[in-house]
Formats: sequence, structure tokens, C-alpha cells
Amino acid sequence: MMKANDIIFAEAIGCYIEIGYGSELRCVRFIKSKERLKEKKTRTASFELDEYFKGKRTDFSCAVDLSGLSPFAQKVLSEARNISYGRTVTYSELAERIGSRAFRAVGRALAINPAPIVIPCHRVVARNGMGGFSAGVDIKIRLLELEQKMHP
DNA sequence: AGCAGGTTTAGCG
DNA sequence: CGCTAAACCTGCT
Repeated sequence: MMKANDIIFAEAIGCYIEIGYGSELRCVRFIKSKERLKEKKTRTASFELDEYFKGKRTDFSCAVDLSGLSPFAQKVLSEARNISYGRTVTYSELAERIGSRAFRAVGRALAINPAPIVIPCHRVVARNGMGGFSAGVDIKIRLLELEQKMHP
């Protein structure tokens, strides 16, 4: 299928989400726009994300296109997908799950995550608290709060 | 080779 | 208890 972009508004975190499609889901990114954008949903992933932000969905059916990433990064990201809704894991724990002690490299792999949320990199936190987030820690916090609220 | 990264842990003040 | 400093791996220049 050819490439296309959808846009949805995530009320829970107060910003727009752009979803890029290739042959599979290719990327997800956050848009902090003041202007009102027009929503566009042409694929299932868009609807699923929309439901997610309303707290009605806890998992995604779509595959993510990880080609182009290093084998290590692919391992990290696919393992990250196994983290269940409302749960958090530390960087070092995620590293152990893929049979490595490279917690720091894990952070690096998560930082280049092409599709946040679908690949729940926001559920990976530092041992002493929050850790970072490529799109801004504020968004990470909002996401975790959303999941906390639906999964007490 | 060398450096920096979404860390971690130990060690000192 | 809060802060600095060294260490663990991987990916880019």
C-alpha cells in the first residue's frame, strides 16, 4: 500500500497525533499545535489509537515496521511491546529480558522508537522514578496517568 | 577510536 | 539523604 498519513486528536494528553503508514504502520508522532487540525482516520491503527486515548483499548493489533533499525533495537522494541497496560518496567529489567545487561543501550533504542504508544516505550521508567521520553517527559507522564486511571 | 545516550549503583560529604 | 563519578553496551562520526 502506498504511504499515507492520518491525524487524530488525543484529548487525554492535549495534542494531536500523526500516524504514518507504509506497507505497515511506520511511525507515530506528537504534534503540539495551537491550531485546530482536521482529523483523518483511514486505517485501523488510527481507530485503535483513538480508542486508546479514550481509555477503551489496552492493546494494538497492528504490526510496526521496524526495518532499518539495528537488530538490537528491534529486539528491545519488540520486547517492549510485551509490557502490559498499566505496568511499568525499568530499563535494566527490559535489558535483562532480552538477555543483556545493556540498560543504557536500551534507553538509546527506545529513544529512536518509530511508533510510541503502539510500542509502549512510555512504560519503561528509570529505577528511581521517571526516566526520559523522546517526545517530552510531560507526555510520558500524561500517558502513564491515563493508564493508571483505567487500570487501578 | 572516541563520544554520548530516555541509566545505574556505589561512595562520599 | 543528596550529589558526583565511574561503569555497562550500542550506534554514529
